Amino acid sequence: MDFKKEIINALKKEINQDINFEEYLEVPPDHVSADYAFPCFSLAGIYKKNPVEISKELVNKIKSEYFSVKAEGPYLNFFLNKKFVAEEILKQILKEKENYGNKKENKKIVIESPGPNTNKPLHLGHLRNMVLGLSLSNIYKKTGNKVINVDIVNDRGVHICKSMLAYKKFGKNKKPDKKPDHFVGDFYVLYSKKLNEKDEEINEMLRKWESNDKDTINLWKKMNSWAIKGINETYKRFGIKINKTYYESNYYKKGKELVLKGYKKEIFKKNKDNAVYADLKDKNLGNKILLRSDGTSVYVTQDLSVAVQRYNDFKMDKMIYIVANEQIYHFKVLFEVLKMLGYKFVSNYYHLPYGMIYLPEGKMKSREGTVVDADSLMDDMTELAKKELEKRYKNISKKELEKRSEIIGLAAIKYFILNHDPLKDFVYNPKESISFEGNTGPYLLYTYARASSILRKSRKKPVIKIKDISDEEYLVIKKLYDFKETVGNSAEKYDPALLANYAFELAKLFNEFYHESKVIGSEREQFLLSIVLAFKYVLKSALNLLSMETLEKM
RNA sequence: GGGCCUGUAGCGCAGCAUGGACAGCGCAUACAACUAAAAAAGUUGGCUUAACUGCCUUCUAAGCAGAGGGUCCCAGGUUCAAAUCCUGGCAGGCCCGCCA
Repeated sequence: MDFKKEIINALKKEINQDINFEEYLEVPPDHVSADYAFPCFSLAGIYKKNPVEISKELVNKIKSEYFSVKAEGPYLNFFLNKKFVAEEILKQILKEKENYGNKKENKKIVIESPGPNTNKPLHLGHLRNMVLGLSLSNIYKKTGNKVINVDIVNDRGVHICKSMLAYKKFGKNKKPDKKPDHFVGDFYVLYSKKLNEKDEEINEMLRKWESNDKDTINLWKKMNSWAIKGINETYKRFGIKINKTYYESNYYKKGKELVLKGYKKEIFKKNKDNAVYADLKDKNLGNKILLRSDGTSVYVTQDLSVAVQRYNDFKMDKMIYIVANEQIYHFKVLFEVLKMLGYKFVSNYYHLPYGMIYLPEGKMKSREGTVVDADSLMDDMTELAKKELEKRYKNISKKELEKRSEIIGLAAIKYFILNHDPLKDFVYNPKESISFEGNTGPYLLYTYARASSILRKSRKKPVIKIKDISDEEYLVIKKLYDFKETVGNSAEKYDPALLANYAFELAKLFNEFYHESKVIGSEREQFLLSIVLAFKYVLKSALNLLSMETLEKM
């Protein structure tokens, strides 16, 4: 049932003017209790009358069984029939359950995330990347699309050689005695501490790697396998599943052929040193080198071939790269060059940039070891959740304690990150993120558990029969109705923060309701149970879209 | 020098796409002594895991209600109406590599 449409039809009947009612009909601010409002300013010009007068005249003409109308200043305020609306919404949710809010867009969407380096463990920035990737994947599945998760592993280059060189010098052929990606990462830190950046040895090593020197390749394979093993453990814990992984080492040479082909067709040019470049000056992107004067490929070159390969692999309708905002320029160049080469699919390629996460002391630098790595952050948060749980519940099994603290800890991190607009930088304040009060993941889980508890303890069945309905009850139900729209908006804007916000507002309304009316033992118990149940379905859907798990008991 | 992004209460954020009625939310918020003309701010102290005020015999108080706190960065412009759109500034971040 589309309530807005009912109102618009009624308006159209009375106002015989060419006006876009969909555009003007609005949801009034909180202090106005109406469900919808129509400002009469736009009519003032047409009728040459004061909008207050117009509203007064119209109010008596518009009638419907679904709503009542009031003229308040220059506004026509519409009050939906609460019982009717509540019944319609609850009916639909209890029927569709966790499918409420689903859509059928039927597109194929490929998402690239998080793109690790094989010289160090995942850090806070990757966490942001991962949680955005997870959440968007869930959102696009909810809107009825086929989602394919791909990953790009940065497994070659100078930075990889650094950890290799440090291992060669100081590693004594040791095997990992800790989580293997951390083991590798320690050598990366060791390199910048003990070895000179200008060290000729590092270039020598890269040359050896490129010329397939047996020892170098073996060391590379060994250390990469350690790093990847450790990174996969983190993925598993965080809930990341990858459908196809691309390794840069497999593509950095293939890009070269693409560029040379483009050069032959005179799409690209050569400078005096024989380096091939794309002239992007008219796009305000300057001249971009695609092949070095010695003929080797650069970063963007390998991405060109990966981009083409992806399209050949999946023929997707949309490709989303989740990569930090410092690479905005890189992706502009990448897409322009692909366009120059005549690949039409680039029009469906999209770079979702996300902002930096800072520590209170400043930017994270893995070279200096001043990072919050993903694993220790997860450990810290779950440990904290555990302490909170132990404070509250004395007789809880160890297994249950572990399970709950893991879910709560991860929810705290995920929500903390997702609640920020992806584009904005923010400071990760460990002290604040551990707080379990206010606008946090644990607050949402707690609210969910409260709802579950009511349903568990009640002996009655939810039935939608409405005698009376209070404001608190009505507001919860109306908010449930907004879920569909919010899912659509966050999909359209690539922004899970909208859903995070929605979930919090919904939970807040529910807690107000919870406080106001006691469900169990109420005369209206069955009706109130139907609100609780519908709330539970929707909040669970919302939290799952944010990649958070829920708990029946907190 | 050029490009992109950000600027909303003490702190952290939402709203900006699609301009509308009083700009929402979370965190924070005690007292005494001292420094101080005052304000702001700071220092010290005790209690102790606790700090604005109220609410646990009631479905989990990880909660709810209430209070104070705002030049929506600045200046112009468009409009009946601007936090929202446009122009120009100011401040901060990122990028503009034959690194990845």
